[in-house]
Amino acid sequence: MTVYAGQGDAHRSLALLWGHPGEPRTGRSGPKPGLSVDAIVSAGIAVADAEGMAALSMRAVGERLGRTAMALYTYVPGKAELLDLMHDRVLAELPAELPPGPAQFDNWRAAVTAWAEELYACYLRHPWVLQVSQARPVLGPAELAAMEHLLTALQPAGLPPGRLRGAVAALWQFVRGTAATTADARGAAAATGVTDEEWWSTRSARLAELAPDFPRRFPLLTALQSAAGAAPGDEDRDAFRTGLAVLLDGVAAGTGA
Amino acid sequence: MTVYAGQGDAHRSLALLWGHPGEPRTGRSGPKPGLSVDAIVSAGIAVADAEGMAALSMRAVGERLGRTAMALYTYVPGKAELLDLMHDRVLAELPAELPPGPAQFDNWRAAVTAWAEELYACYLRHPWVLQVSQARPVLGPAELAAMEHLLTALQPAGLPPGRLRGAVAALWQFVRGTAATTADARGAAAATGVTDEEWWSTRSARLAELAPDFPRRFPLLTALQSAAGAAPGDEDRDAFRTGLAVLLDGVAAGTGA
DNA sequence: GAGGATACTTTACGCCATAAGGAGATGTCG
DNA sequence: CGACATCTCCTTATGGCGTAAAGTATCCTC
Repeated sequence: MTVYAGQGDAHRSLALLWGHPGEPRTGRSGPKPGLSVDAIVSAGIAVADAEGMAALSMRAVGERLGRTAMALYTYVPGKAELLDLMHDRVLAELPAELPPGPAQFDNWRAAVTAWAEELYACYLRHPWVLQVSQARPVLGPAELAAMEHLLTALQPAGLPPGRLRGAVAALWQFVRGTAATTADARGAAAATGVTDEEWWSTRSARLAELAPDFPRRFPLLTALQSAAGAAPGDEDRDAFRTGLAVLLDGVAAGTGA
Repeated sequence: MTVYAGQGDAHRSLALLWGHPGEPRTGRSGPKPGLSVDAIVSAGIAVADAEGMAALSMRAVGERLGRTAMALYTYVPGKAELLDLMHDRVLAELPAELPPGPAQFDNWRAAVTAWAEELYACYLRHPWVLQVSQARPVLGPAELAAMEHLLTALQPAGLPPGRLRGAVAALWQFVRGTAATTADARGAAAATGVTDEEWWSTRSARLAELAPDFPRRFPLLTALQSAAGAAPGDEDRDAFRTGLAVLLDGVAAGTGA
């Protein structure tokens, strides 16, 4: 299943995302709300975590709360906005502060690595987030906080603004992309009751069968693949670490250090 | 709108993606096929290019070909597989060869930059591709060819396998991610009849309104934003170029050069 | 010419998001 | 207290979706 995230009105999402939580509620008549935006977002995340993105419907979320689908529309303008809120809530799991200790100065590499690992782990805890089209930055408080966090970590590197901007984009996209790859393999493996590695090897076996001239057409790819086969273990994590190292070397190259 | 790409059976996609085009078709009875997988894929791309991912339905594709939705199922197992085929077809637009000339050796930076620019441009020509969940590598011939192309470009850099793998992932994800950001801004701008820059500024104005303490909460983000405001022009393209430069510096750091 | 395979259609099912309107609860104001 | 406005939540309905099932017309092989 592929999810095309809605072009839902960004303005309404923004207001909800940044909505001051304790709206005064003075002089309001009518029955007391039995739900809340927070509760709905939590229910949505629970559904998506448990059943996957394909199973996330307004009905399912409402049902989990003992309501009908339509009841949700009292709190949330539509599904697209709910997705935005879920996304930002997930990112709110990231630690607010850098790891303590005096290590930050001069040790920005460690700080950025910690940030990246946290984000990577967060994505893997909620793989459905990776299926929400990234073609629509949500700009929720948690997302911005994560960016600020990254900027703080990068601060000691002393990059000029242009490079800093590029580095942030590259780092974020890299984490998201590698997490997506890992999540996919895990998901496919889980769905078919097969280990990660078996799944990859099945896949390449099938490829070899369908394209017998594979090694001739893609010699470098073939070489890279077999080189990787030599080093077993948690391949995804390795790709993540070495890719990150490349990125950080690039950042370092800009510091003049 | 966000699209959650289907978990459609990858095996069937693979067979279609690599299917030898001119299946012999000897000794087959029944009426001659009036369509072909290729025609259907083309129609799907035409629909998605013109009307966007949200408008891509089996009915719409069939209609464009003068058929019903169900007619497509003779050629393609389902919508998820059609999406896979469309994805790979789009990547087939990428140039097959590196730019000619003897510049490749020693000038891998230029070659990789050219590769990245091509991929970036391709994504922007078909922004709906970015809405197809990347959480499912298609492994079609065009995608693999693009990877092989990148590996060829990187070859002169002489990276060890681990680093090479990381660099490829980082580069690919970076291009995709930045293209997504650009496409989003363009799409939102086009949908509301507003220029790119107006849209961004509207967005940040609204943010400032909703979160008056923004500069205090996100000082570095604020600083970065205003630093960027100083340099007008094609901001997205700048972010792309400088981010790519950071990445390439990282690659260079691994060459020992 | 008969029979079987194939391309394509019609119809139908069960989903989906959500618009519209109604029921009952709760508050304010006379 | 009673009238009324307001708010939550429900039922119902609309128009989409992907696609299963079954029917029809076409063409090839025998």
